[in-house]
Amino acid sequence: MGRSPCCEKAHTNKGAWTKEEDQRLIAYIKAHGEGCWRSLPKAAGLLRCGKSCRLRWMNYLRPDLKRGNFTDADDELIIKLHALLGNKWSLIAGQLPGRTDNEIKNYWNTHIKRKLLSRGIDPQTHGPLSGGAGSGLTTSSTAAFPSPSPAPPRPARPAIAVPPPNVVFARPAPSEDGHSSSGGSTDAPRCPDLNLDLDLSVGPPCSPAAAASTPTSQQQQQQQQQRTTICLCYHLGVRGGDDACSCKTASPAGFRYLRPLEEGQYI
DNA sequence: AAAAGCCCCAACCGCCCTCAG
DNA sequence: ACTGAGGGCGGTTGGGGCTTT
Repeated sequence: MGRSPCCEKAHTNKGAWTKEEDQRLIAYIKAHGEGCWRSLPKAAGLLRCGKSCRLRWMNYLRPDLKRGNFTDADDELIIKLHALLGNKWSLIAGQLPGRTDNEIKNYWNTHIKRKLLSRGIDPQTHGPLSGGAGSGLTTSSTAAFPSPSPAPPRPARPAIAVPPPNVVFARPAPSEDGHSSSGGSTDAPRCPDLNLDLDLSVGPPCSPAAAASTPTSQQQQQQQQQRTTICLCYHLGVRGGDDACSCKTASPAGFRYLRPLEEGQYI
């Protein structure tokens, strides 16, 4: 039952990386790029699991990483993004250039949670502290964000570009089936005053009524191809759009359209 | 100065998704 | 349509460093 291990654990090193291992990994990736992680350790002469190599590279060795303290502005952005996205650390990291999901996750758990609690804000719900159980730091992080259970499907590598800090995520109107692109709960918005100032409302509306008034599916397909656009939920990283994307369920062809991002373009 | 406790974060683990065959 | 490899993600852990007693 279950999958086979990703590598021969008996022949791999574990634990902290040595300088020599780092140098080997850096040298190999510089020479060959990020290719097949599974075969990389062998090719690079490393006794490491491929996943371990990837993690080391992504979280520590990548040249574009920004080391050092988070600024207050970073803090606020993380808080806002967490209010919107929940524990989607990779998506949050996508909004913070040079930061990794692991780094943000750690920072959240060690600093921001405490900061919010000191403000009387529940880090899970981003609402006022109820004082009840589950609002403390000891709460399991698995329950750190209210979401429909099971957790919403994960996105297909949305590759969100980095926006300026004052972006706003357009929150889709609560759909009748209760789904939202943020994968959040059906409760009132956790952060009603959240205003990241991002306009994503390009293209036809998402509502069923609007979808019903849209052109025929053939015309729409043509328009879709012309626009070469994608769903907001895709950008926000909601996988399994059938379930999570209300605009898709409203009309199979009725995606909320967005232009794909150019390299370095912000949403 | 030493011991105990706490904190931080790099790294691991297991699950899920995508996609090629 | 099915299957499994590969990649990626979120949650958790453990060890080292720091602080407190």
